[in-house]
Amino acid sequence: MPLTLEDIAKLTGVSRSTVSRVVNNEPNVRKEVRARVLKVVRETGYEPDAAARSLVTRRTKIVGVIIPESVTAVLTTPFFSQLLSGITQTCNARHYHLTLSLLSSPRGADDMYRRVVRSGYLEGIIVSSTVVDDPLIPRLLDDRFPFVSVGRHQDKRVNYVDFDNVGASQMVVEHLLQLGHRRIATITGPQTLSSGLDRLAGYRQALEAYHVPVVRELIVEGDYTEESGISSALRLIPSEPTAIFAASDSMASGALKTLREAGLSVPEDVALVGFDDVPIATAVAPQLTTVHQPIERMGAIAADLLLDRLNSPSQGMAGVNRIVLPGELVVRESCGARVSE
Amino acid sequence: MPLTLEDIAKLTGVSRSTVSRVVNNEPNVRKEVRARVLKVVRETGYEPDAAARSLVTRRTKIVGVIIPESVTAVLTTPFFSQLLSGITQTCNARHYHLTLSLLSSPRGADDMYRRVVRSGYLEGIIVSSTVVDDPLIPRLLDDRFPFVSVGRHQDKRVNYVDFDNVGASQMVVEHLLQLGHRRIATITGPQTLSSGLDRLAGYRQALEAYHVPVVRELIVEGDYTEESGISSALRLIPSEPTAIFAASDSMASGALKTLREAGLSVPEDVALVGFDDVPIATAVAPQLTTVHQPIERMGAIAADLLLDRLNSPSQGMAGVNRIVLPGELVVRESCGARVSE
DNA sequence: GTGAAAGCGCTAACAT
DNA sequence: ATGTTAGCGCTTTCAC
Repeated sequence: MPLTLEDIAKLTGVSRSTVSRVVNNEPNVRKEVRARVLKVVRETGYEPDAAARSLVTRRTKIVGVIIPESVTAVLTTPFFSQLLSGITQTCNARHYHLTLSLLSSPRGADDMYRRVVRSGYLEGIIVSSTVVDDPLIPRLLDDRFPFVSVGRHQDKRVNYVDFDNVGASQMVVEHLLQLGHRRIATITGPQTLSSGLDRLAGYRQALEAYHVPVVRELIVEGDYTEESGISSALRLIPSEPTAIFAASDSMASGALKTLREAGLSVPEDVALVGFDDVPIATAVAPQLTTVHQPIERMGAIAADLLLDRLNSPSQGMAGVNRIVLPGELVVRESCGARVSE
Repeated sequence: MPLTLEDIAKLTGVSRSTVSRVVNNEPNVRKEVRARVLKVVRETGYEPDAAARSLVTRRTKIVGVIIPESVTAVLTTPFFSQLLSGITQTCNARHYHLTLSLLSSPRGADDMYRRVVRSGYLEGIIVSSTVVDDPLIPRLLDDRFPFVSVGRHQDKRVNYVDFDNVGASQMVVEHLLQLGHRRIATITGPQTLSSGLDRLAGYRQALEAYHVPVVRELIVEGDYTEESGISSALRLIPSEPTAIFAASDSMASGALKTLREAGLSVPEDVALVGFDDVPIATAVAPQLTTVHQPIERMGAIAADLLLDRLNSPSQGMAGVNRIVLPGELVVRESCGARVSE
């Protein structure tokens, strides 16, 4: 049986309250007494009971990450590994615990929501990868439950962190345009996600800025997975693009495989640009030109934002925060240079 | 303020206990009363307070995953994504929550250990990726804290789930031997991890079974990362192996890149075999012969093992469980066939 | 500066 | 089948 405050109190010859004060680093304890208590605490390895403490303070020091998607699909994509890594770092540093909730079935989601949000065992959550108009967001808003979204959201009341996906995409596509490309295809992300929408919007804006017509045959929707990169590239080949902009590095990787199998070389025959959130793309094709987005940092920032809110005295009345991180163009070798001459 | 049991009791006109019985699905409640209570519970969205419940039951329905490694290194390797995915699936299915603890600094580890293990907020943990003789294991054993290890452990008291790394490696190396290869190199995993040791052991056993001498120049130690695959392959090339066995798919991927840049083709000049825990290797080289290990399943099994223990009536006296999963040889195309003639 | 007492919301005897 | 009671281990007034 673990020790209780009472045990320590008896062992030290003081009262429960005093031990509590010491353990919580509160003032109004004689130096000498504090030292004595601390000694016993250390020797016995006493640790306050989390449940008892939470019951009275109404705080658990636990935040959750909620990802409403099919479990397998999510965790295997490098994006979440990176994101989780960043979130974890912040939580560790700030002495918070992190729980992972993957809402697989929409059925289980409802069940989970209650257990997670209503039972009071989470102080706040970080939601990621919500589709546009995900019912989760309004629900959290209704419940006035503290949360931060990874990915922008329409609703004015939502705190979020996001990349400048429009800007990043525009940047990399304009790079292609500057190289002289005019038949630029794109493999988009899911058009149910804001990042998918934004990356396509950036593509469009770049073309429009250069007065290049946007044609349907050159736009294929993928779902961020490598498989979709493969199949999308396959559908694109007949249209003979001179360049392809893939909206995720996994899809770029898939597209690359397809192009190679089709006997096309990159970037000589087809220039390929994309993202390199993670090492995959560059592992497959070191010559790929990409936009870099520091996902890990975004995770850390999201967690910081959440914890700041939870621990601000004004508790939620602090106004809405929106943080948009820029991407960084990384040009490698002479991607598509040939075409520009 | 959230509702309490008492509130529901008043609203329904029964006592707290009865509501408690209904909420916990206990018997001894009249059907009619149960229905009435349930109705109010649903309408109000009442959810029992987790802290209060834990305080009395001494159970939190939370288990943790502890990974004692540098945060970044860990989460970016696909192994953990897969593992976490499996663990999550089990936890979701069995209504447990999952917390993630990455013990980054050995300093923070100590601190974390107490908060996590002694505060009673976790019922049990899954440890992964411990180095051989990690102090964490004896400590958990001492504290009689319920845990399951992912990866075998010497200590007879440890419950674990692991792959048959020796067998799998032996299998894939013997495949090379059957093809006629005699100068087979290996890029090993970290020799501080049991998987690293075992995969090298399997390599050795295969060679010995074929009476092929094990030579030092053909053995290079990597650390499972792609970068180490690159540098290791570089060091191996002067020894002119006809085949390389990489002890992880990330390293196989790195080795492949190096070989290609050195103007060597795979598998014609050098046969390359490895693992395909994750899609990376096959994405890079579809013709790679590999051993497949179902990591996700291993995670699910580890979690099941832990939860079974936590919920068994005998509570820990149930004997030690060790589960070893076989790998599966996946031969693709005619890897290295040329040599066999 | 310290102790006594109340009570957080729940479950688990024990009555009835 | 249902209500009453006594805590679980802690924080937090409030006396002193």
